[in-house]
Amino acid sequence: MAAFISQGLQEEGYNVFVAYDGIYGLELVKQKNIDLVVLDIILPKMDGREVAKQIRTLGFTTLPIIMLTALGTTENIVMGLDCGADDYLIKPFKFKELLARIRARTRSGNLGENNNQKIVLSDLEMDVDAKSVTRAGKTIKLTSTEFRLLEFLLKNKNKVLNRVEILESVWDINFNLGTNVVDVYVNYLRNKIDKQYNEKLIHTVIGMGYIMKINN
Amino acid sequence: MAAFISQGLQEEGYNVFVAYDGIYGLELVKQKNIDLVVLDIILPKMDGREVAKQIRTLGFTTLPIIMLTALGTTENIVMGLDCGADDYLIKPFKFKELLARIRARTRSGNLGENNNQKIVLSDLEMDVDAKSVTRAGKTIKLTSTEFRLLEFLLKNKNKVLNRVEILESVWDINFNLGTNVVDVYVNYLRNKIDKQYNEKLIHTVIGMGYIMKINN
DNA sequence: TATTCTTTTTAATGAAATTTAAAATTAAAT
DNA sequence: ATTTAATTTTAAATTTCATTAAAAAGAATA
Repeated sequence: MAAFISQGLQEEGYNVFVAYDGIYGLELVKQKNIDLVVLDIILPKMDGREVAKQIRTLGFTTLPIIMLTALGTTENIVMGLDCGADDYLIKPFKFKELLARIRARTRSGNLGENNNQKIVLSDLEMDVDAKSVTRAGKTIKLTSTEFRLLEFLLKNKNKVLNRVEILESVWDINFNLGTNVVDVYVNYLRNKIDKQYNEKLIHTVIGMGYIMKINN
Repeated sequence: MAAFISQGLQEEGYNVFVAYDGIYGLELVKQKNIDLVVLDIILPKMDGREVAKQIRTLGFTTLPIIMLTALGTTENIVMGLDCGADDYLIKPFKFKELLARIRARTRSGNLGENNNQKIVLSDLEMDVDAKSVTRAGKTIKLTSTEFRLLEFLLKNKNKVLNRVEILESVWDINFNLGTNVVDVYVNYLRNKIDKQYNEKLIHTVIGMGYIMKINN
């Protein structure tokens, strides 16, 4: 069952962690940055209702919890909801319904704190809040200047930026054209971001500047 | 049906407004200060799904909507939820279940509920009300400045905070950059929180600031 | 009030990391 | 072939951090 749901959700683009018992599930909630919990009632080690209660007492008051169960009686539904679940789904259920309920729970507006801004270009991802960058899932360590440059390039992806624009935005220099820092730093970025991948994302437009885009 | 629900809810102590068609229901949402909507799909003048959509586009993004319907097929449930409903109840239903679902929807969003707020990051727990901090179950004694700093860092976990932001929030200083109190206090926190544990939670991002997160 | 203890701030140090300018190399355009 | 533009490499200069110690400020106690 868990494998089935996990695979289905991953195919929809969700990032899924699976716990096969209640204790470990609770641990995942603490460890990872979870947006929503799908919780079966009957679990080894710790009952799903107890897990829900614990999640709430830990302070995750707005984390959506959808309970899954075979027990479809009104008493069970009422008890499950009163343990802190936000929603209740009775087995057997259609996967499409689970998806719809997940969408309903994670709709913007419901989602509280965790709206961290991400910029994406192909398999390159930048988290502006965490100041972190990954390519193909692997984290890339950048210095602050490298990060600011990449941020500026990504925020203007599909647009050619000349050296003066870049100098003004990233270095706060409005005159001195006798420097080649931009070139040097584009080189640093290429080494870290493009070198080991076939698909290049940073492109030179000779006589004009640089552009980040997916090549055709 | 509406009369039955209305009476039942009133007996539970809820303040109820009843609308016998969609247009008037929408009007009530705009006029009154509604905490939750129980919405039948089949309605005169305006369909329940349309009402839900309108409520959302009017800007009531978090107002809970529970849909009632006789159409229990998956397609209908999915459509109802995607119209903006938070929950879906199939007729005939037990009144107790409706009550439980209403409680689930109005639980944490309810005003005034001042239960102790906890912030958790891995095995580090902060009780903001009790002003207490534990790591791996062991209590950690913090001075007030240390606590305020940790609180700010934890409330912004997974986000890099630069020294100016920290100074402004924790020390109420908006200019003086000639101080290194932040560094010194981060060092104090590290000694108390991270030093004796393998998993470090406070991280330096050189040239950018500090971040609290679980390292991957 | 004086004394002691705790907390907070400032300052100084050395180590580590980052940034920069300049030169050397390579590639592109005329 | 020559000029111009772009890239890479190097090493020195600079910045940023962590840590420590000591001074200053604040609380608690006698």
